[in-house]
Amino acid sequence: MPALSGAQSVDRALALLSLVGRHVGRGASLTRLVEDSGLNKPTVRRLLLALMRGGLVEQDEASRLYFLGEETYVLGVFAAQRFGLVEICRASLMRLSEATQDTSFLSVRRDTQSLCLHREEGVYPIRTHVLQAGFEHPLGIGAGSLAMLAALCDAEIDETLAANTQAIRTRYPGLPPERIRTDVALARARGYSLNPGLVMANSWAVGMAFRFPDGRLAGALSIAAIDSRMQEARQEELADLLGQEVGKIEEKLATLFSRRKGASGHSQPRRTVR
Amino acid sequence: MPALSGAQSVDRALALLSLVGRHVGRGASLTRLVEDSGLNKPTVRRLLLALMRGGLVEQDEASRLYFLGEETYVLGVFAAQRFGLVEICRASLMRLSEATQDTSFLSVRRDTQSLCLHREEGVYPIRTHVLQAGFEHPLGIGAGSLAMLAALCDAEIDETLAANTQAIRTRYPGLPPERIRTDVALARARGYSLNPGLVMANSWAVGMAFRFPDGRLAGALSIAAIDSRMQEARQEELADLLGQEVGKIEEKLATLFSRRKGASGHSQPRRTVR
DNA sequence: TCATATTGATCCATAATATGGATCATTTGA
DNA sequence: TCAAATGATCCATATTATGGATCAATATGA
Repeated sequence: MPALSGAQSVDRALALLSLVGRHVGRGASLTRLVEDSGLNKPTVRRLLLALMRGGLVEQDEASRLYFLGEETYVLGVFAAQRFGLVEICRASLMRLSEATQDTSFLSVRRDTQSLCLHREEGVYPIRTHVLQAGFEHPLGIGAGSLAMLAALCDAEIDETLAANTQAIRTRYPGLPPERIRTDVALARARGYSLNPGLVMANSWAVGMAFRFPDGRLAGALSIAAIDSRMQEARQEELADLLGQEVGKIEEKLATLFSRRKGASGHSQPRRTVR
Repeated sequence: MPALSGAQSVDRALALLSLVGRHVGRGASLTRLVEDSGLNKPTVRRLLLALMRGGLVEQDEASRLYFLGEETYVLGVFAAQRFGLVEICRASLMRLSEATQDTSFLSVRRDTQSLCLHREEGVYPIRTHVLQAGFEHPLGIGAGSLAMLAALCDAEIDETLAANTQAIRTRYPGLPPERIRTDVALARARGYSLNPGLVMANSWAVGMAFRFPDGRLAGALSIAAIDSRMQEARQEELADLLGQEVGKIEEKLATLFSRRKGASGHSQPRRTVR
């Protein structure tokens, strides 16, 4: 699809790196990576060896599972000087989970997908584990994910849904793209997104997106709970809390970006399509 | 030395990634990367394009400089679950709370604020709950927070206090910026920071900052106790313990960040024949 | 202002490099 | 104990990455 650009093996290796990253905690087996990547065993192994030489991936001696390596952390610390979303949002998520007793999440957009970066547990004993750090869903599937989709312009929504149509129809047959469009409109009208147990029965959630000072979508916060704790009155209440935290985060981002004197380059939208 | 393993381009790409990582903030020019890597221009550019497709590197539209990308940050967030500051410092905090019976903390700087990442309880029954994981205070408010402020250069201290003046005067009227400046000077002279119950009466604490190998502030450890357990002799004692743990942590960080494979040491037999 | 140097970007024939079918090794579990 | 599953590796092949040469754009300076 994209012009073959003379770095096939690098593209493949980086794809593998992302795959390993998705299996945070659990670790990824060779077979699993072979399946998920669509490559064959020798190739996957060879590329993993390269990633291991670079320190980006490590293999557990005993289980033979692959994990992200130290170098990935080190590079991440450097990159955090430019993209510190989790740190910036951590306090907000903690306040949300503290105030609501339910679990809250930070998600970011990754192309056509929503990627959960952080999960902050609440103390309420019945918790949904539908979403965890590292999990990826098509944009529109899930509360935070839907909030981000609704925050895009109409053209981008079309593109995104078109790109995901196949995956959505097979993986989430109860949630066709048409339904997602309705939900987007609802979310825009309400000011927050709602997932009324569509991904997993009884697991409801509300979400709200936030933006960089230049208007680009930055991410979304969401709060999940069982349906009995998500009646309309409480939805409004949670949305209100989300709104407060979104405000704080956008303020932080504003000061962060204003301090940045041109050079560091983040002033450029990251190729916002076309 | 390492058998040629059929992934030359991946090795080279990862070496480039590390090189880009070394130029945090400043950004790396193509020419610079060509020089540092020993590769030639088309190859470097081609590999950088692959890294950019993967989101690990971004190029500033205007300056044409290369920076670490968002995906690097995202992967780093995941890797931090295994190698993050909390993990690195956990053992130190446990030793501190074990040795002192009091509660110890890890805080990090977030812009103009101090954010508590972890709280390790001691067994002593009278405990202060003024600080908990997720709590945020302006830099200078609290022991760990003050230690971090004191670890900044004078210009940054001015900026930080200026940014927080409003918040400090309203939220902590008993602790005006002038007082904080005095405390900073004291902390620098003593080598550790002291909060003599300024945030909450009878809740005293001592703190000490630690740095990444490149000199950047990484965070601070602190120990809190009721005033009766924080007389001058014990302050010194606790500061001594803090110093030991800070040393250990900085050592860990040094080995972590120095073990940068690939990069410059990538002196493979340059081209087999020719 | 124009000439020259510097840096960034790209082309494309060539040869070195990555590929993957086949095979071996090891672990799991029935 | 043996079969099945998973991990690891070999190596001939052709596909892919390479880099000398060239073009484009911007910086330097005469």
